[in-house]
Amino acid sequence: MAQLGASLFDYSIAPAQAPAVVPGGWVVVPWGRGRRVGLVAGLSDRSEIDPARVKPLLSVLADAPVLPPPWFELVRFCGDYYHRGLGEVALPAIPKLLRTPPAARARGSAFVRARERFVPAASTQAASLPPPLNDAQRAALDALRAADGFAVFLLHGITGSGKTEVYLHWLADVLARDARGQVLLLVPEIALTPQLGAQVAARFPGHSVAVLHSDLADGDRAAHWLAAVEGRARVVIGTRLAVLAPLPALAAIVVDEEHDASYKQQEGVRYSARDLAIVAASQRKVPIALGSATPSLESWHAARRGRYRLLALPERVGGAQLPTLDRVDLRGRKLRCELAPESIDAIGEVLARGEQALVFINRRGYAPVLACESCGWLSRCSDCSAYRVLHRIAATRPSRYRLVCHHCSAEQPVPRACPDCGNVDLTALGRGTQRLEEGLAELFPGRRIARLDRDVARTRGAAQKVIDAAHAGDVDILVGTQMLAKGHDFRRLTLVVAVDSDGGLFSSDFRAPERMFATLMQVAGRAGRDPLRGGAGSSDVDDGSAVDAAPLRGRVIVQTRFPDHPLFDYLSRHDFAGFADAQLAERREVGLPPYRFQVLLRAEAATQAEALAFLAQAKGLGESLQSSATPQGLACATADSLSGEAVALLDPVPMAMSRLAGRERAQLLVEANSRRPLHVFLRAWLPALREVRSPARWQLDVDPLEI
DNA sequence: AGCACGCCGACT
DNA sequence: GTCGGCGTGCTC
Repeated sequence: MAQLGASLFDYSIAPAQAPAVVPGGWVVVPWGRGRRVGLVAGLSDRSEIDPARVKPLLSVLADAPVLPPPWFELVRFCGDYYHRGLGEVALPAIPKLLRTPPAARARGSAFVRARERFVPAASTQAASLPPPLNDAQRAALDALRAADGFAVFLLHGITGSGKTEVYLHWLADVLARDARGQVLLLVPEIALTPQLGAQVAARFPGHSVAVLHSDLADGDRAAHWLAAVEGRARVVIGTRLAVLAPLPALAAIVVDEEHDASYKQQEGVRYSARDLAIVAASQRKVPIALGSATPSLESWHAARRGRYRLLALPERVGGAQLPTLDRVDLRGRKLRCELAPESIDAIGEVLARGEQALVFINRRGYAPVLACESCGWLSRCSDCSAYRVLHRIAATRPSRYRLVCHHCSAEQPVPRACPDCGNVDLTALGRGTQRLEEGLAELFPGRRIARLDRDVARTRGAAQKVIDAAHAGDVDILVGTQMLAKGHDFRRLTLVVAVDSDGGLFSSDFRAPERMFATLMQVAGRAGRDPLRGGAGSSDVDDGSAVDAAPLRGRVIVQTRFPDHPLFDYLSRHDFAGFADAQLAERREVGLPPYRFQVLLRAEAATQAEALAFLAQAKGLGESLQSSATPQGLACATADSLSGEAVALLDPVPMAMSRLAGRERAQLLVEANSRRPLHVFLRAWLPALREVRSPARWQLDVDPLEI
């Protein structure tokens, strides 16, 4: 049996091949009219398939590594839990170059080439002595070291408390104790990996470090993946996809910034790499540490209930203080360039002292919408329920601006006149990072202003350039989106201004306050870390060492129209625990995760009517399943697990972004108080859904993050 | 990836 | 009526 598409496919094995075919091995099989690489999922002397249709496998890839059984266990879990086929999980986890059947007259094998190509991540600086740990770091490290077998630790360290140092010490210890052991370090974003790879390499000079993320060139991806899979790389750093790397000697896992939404895959099999990492640790009986200054409420809840062990780092390293936080009430204020007078004054003061300011706005582009003030025309996207954002294009001639949809990426030139009424005087409404950058240049002439957002980062190396310039002190004011919020210790940065903080306060998404709090806390955490005088040793990540002189105290200004909102009280006290506990109490009250478990059935079609009709039919099928469910009727169902109470099907509704890239979308939420009945229900429901003939396309999202 | 099948518009 | 577009499903 080899796994290829969604499910398993049977092939016959010639007697001569038989000894070479082992579970976890790689084979080439006929596939339709062509050939494909398959993985051997198991061996059997029987097949359910008509023998006439079973084809013989073509060859065995002898120099491919046999994939370890625990990896199959993880893949199987992933397929079961997210209700997808084994092949859909397993094959995308394998680099494309190694998944390509060798050509008839191939020169050498892809595996040999990948082995030769592997160059471990190299340190950019000389091997540095690990900075000494403070008491809290030491205590956390001792607890991690004492772990024996599976255990989940939640390392809750405030910004600048030196979480990274704790991980690195721990992982070094694991490697020292286990001569073959491999450690896996998951990080949220590609943008952070190159420098982290170098930093980690500097700390593990004796071990090869493999780096895995989707932005690698195919050859590098194959090379690093194979080094990890063959155990040659002892340290594996990667983004979410790295959780599915088949590491033969996995001994410990760290999930950095565990709350980060980018751990959730948003297409294909919608898995959560953080959750799968915990499953992997449990299956392999190894410890795992989740780290964050603002843990997800799911993890926080588990720690509060004692399922995870909470390790706290309550202080910044090197005696640096947390920033003070001031709220500026925007109501009735005259703003210049989105900034209140207090904010402008504060920036001026900081610059006068030769320090840096960060202006945070979570909106890229020049202006969120272009409008005609005479007829009310707005720059709507023709394919999405959203506005096209006015962008300033760096190096274009006839028009310096374009309209861009942030959802479907469609672009158009700026119309010369209003398409509806012909008015030539179109107005840019609101401000994004580009316009803020422009405005700040006028407010603070002669100051060096740098911008960092996804548009800047699109150019290879450009983001790093901005970050390096900021570190070198060549920037006075940094403007940017949440890209700036993570993991940077900017030198002499003592002021953070959050321009518009209200987006998450009254959103229809119940997770919006959690995200907003985390983002503000992370961005506020950039202030007053002062690596020269306050703390961190090596530059980028929040590690640090004790230093002599008094650190600079940072200041955060939050501009808001709702200064009395309780979220800001918690924020100004740096009280994550208080905020999290209050949010959890609310969630328990109204029956939301983590007290209730959710699955979303999403449908898309040319019209809302078609999408909603499919979901209505799906709901009907689900309800009749529940009412007819008997212990005999469904093999694995118990009477109570399919009773009407256990699983609730809500009404189909159009999605918040109801139209995307020309397709209308709707969703149906399925909920239960525990996971088991939900999944029992799904196992019965999905086969029925697959029988439905409808123009709608649909997909399931287990534990959806965005509702 | 490549082919068969099936459902709508255009045409003899 | 038929031809053929392309979108969807299947490949042991």
